[in-house]
Amino acid sequence: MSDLLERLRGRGWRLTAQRRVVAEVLDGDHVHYTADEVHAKAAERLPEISRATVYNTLGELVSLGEVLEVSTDGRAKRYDPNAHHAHQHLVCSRCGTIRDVHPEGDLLAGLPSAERFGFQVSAVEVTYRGLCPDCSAG
Amino acid sequence: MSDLLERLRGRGWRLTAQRRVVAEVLDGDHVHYTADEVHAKAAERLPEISRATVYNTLGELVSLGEVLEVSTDGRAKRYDPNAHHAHQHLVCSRCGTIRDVHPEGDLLAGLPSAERFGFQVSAVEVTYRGLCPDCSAG
DNA sequence: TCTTGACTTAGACAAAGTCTAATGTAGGAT
DNA sequence: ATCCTACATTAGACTTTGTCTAAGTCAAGA
Repeated sequence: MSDLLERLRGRGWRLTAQRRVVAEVLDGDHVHYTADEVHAKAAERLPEISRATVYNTLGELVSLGEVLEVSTDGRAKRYDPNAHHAHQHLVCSRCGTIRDVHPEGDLLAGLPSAERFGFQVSAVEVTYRGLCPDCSAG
Repeated sequence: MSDLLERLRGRGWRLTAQRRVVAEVLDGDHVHYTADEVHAKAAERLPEISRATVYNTLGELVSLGEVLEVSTDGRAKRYDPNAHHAHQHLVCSRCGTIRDVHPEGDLLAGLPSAERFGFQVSAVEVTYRGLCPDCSAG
C-alpha cells in the first residue's frame, strides 16, 4: 500500500498531512479498524485531526476503490485496506474478530439465472461466522 | 407465519396487542422492513405503540429464531420474517431493494479447512449485489 | 376478581455518522 | 519566491438508529 499516495496524487488528490496519516494508519494487512479507531490512531500522530476529515477521507478511499467498507454487524463499519485482493471475511460470533479468507471457486456462479430476477449481478460478499479458537476454547 | 403467535405463546410469551401487531406487520414474504418502518406500520393499527416496544419485540423475535436481522449496508438493520427457509440476499446497489434468493450447492464447503484458521465455522451469509431491472433500465 | 410479574410507555441518553459555515492551505499561476 | 483560489479541514451542531430507565399498565393464572 506504500504506493497508494502516488496513485491518489495521480488521480488529482491534494496531498495533505491529514490524508497521509489516515492512509498510513490503514497500511498493513488484516487490519479492520472502525472509523473511530482510525481517528484515534491518526490523532496519535496528528492530534488536531478532526472526525469529519477522517470520515471524509475514508469515504474518498472507498469510492476510489482503495479501501473496502465492511459492515459485519449492525455496529460501526470497518475499513479494509486489502481492496486489491479479492477476499471474504470470517467473523467470530462471540468476540467480533475478523480474518480475511479466500474461498475456492466462482462464488457468483452459485446463483442460477432463474434466481437473479433480472438483476445484473456484479459482486458477491460472503461472511463466514463461527467461533474463533480462543472463544471456542473457553 | 400465521401460526407464529401460537408458537410464541407455547414458549411462554404473554400475548399483547403490541406484539400481535408487530408480528402481523412482519407477516408476508419478501418483506424486509427497518425497525422504523415496522414501527410506522404498527402505529397505523395501534397508534400508541412505542418505539421501545417495537425494538424489544423485534429483538425477541430474532433471539427466538423467528425473524432474521439483515444488515445490508451501514444503515438501519432490516428484519426478515422468512427465517425458516435458508436463503440469501440479492441487493440493488442503487435503490437498496432486497430479494430473497436460493443459491445452489453447499456454501460452507467453499471454505477449505486451511482457510478456517481454527474457527468452528457454523454459518455463512451471502449477499449478491447488482442493479435491479428498474435501476439498470434507467 | 385479584394479584403479580411481565409488558409498555415517554423520553432521556448514547453511538455512529453527516452537514455547515468559517478558516486554512497545496500546488499551480505569476 | 509569492500569491491566489479552489479544495481541504475544523468544531460543533445535527440526524439517525438504537438502548435504557423509572413509572405505569395489563395478561393470565390463582
